[in-house]
Amino acid sequence: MKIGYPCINRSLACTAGSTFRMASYSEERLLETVRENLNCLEKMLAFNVNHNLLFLRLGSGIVPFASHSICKTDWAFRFRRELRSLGSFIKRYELRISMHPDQFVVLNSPDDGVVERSIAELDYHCRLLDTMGLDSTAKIQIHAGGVYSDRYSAVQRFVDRYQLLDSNLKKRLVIENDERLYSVKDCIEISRKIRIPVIADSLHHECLNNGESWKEALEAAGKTWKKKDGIPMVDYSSQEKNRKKGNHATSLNSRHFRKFLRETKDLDFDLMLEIKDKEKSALKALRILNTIKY
DNA sequence: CCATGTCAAGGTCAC
DNA sequence: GTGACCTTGACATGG
Repeated sequence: MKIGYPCINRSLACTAGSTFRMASYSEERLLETVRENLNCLEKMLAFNVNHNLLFLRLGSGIVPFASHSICKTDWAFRFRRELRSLGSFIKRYELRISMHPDQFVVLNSPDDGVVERSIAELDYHCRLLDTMGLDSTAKIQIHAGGVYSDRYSAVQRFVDRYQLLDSNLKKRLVIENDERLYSVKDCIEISRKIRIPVIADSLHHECLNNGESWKEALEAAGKTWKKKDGIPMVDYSSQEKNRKKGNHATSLNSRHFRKFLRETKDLDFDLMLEIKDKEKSALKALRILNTIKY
């Protein structure tokens, strides 16, 4: 099991997702920002290797406005050497990589404009990973989308749109259960139609499920991953107390995490810790993992 | 210099 | 139909 944290490392003085307002867009500003972001990413990768955190989610903000029409720069070409070099580092140390474009990516929207922008955003994510030279085990995770008061049609739209995507993108795309609309079971049903791997998210499963246990859900999701996809990925979090359902914990709850490990000890997966204090909790999780007695 | 309003992008729910 | 919420950081402006 590789353990990781998403996008931001609070122990470092830099961020790999610094951006700027669209009103102040210029090519110079873009190039300067991307250069800084990639420098920071290099530091994050080194930190991770040094601390044995071998799973990392890359933030979507590495190339600001990459999928927007305002961006006319061929960023992948301009930064091909830097990206290739980061990719080599990732492969040398066998780091696992994921990305998670945010809520604006909705493949099954009834609005064609939304779909078009979503695909452009996915293409950006895919191109970043491609340019790094990473194989199909580096994944891009999205949610199934909206329901629009007609679930059957909404799922059908997802399936139809998926099949039209570029094969390069399809080999990286995976779907994750969300906390309100599409459960693990719903995602697996979609997966049956189009063979897309399913990422199980523990907190979302607590919020929305079909009566199956977490282990059952995890096992079923794991079976949707083929050899070319790599070891299944799993998102873990726990509920922050006194906050609305689905709110991510501020820091790792040791007891909850030990229980999670006990319940899933027979399964192999890479674990993304969606905890607000990021690498701090990831390190804590690693210590627990290394000392646990079943 | 600091406080705070605002930022590319969507969907759902309550009212 | 409109606004709050989701969730979050940090840019950027105005005082």
